[in-house]
Amino acid sequence: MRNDDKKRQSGCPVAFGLDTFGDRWSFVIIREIMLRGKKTYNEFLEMEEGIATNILADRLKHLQVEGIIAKAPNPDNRRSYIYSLTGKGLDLAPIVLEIVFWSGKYDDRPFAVRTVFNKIKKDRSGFEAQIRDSHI
Amino acid sequence: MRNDDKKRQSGCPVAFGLDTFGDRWSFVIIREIMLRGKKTYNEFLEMEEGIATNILADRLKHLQVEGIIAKAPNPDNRRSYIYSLTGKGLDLAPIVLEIVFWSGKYDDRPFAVRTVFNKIKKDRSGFEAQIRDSHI
DNA sequence: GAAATAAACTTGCTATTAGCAAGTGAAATA
DNA sequence: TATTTCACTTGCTAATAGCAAGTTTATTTC
Repeated sequence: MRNDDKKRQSGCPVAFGLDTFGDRWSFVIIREIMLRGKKTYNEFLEMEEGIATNILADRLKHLQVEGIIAKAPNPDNRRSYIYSLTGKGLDLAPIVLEIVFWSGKYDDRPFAVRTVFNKIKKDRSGFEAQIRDSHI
Repeated sequence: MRNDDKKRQSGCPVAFGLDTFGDRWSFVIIREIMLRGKKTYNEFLEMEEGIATNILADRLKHLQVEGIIAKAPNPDNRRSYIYSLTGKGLDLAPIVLEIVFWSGKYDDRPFAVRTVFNKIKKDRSGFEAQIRDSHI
């Protein structure tokens, strides 16, 4: 388990944010939903970084408790569930975009996927709108 | 040690960002410098969250290696050092601001320090400029 | 100028968290 | 009916974090 459950009560907004979504795996899951359209447990397991099954289960639960994602039955398969971003989760888009931007500036490795960066660079607010539309 | 040193080579800009500054303590140190003007080892130790001495030393080293902060001798005290944000570190300001903003929207606990949020709300670019000016 | 204090760490040990492999139960497919 | 699939859980090991104490060099204090 993450060190969450009781927030640090520091009154600092940065700390509040980090307590909610600031561990690596939580944020990577948010990215998968937001930028790659992933939505089921198995789809998350397939991601490049290779998350362990127990950690994935733990983080999905955590993100639900925090109100960042919602879990709904998959209408196409009764043993599957669809995870999606809530409004609170979608509001993390500007943070994700700023991270993409910063990395676009400082990562000089040959990008396998520079697509996202270029898309945002061209039309940032259009991209944000697109994220929002595709998830409600 | 953090799981850094060899970046995951995923080509994903979000992953690149998280590999660089995405662990809790690194980000908290960046916040302390950026928003609270902290600059020495002992000042970092005093922060609310209570970081362990070895972890602090490790993260300061990590952030230097990543080029986010710089270490310089303290002209007032020969056994002390001044840590400050580099240009690369200062460019994280938009990310910090978006986190502050998101938290300002969703944290309904009584803020001890809502100052930063209100300041940004009034004049975001002014605040960014202020951060930049006070650290170069 | 010797002794105590302070700044910035390091070291050693324990506690917590992450990661892997295997297992479970219910639903779907062959 | 037997096998596979999906979303997990469980048990164990490996890695990381956290605490307390120690070290080094510089600075005060007596």
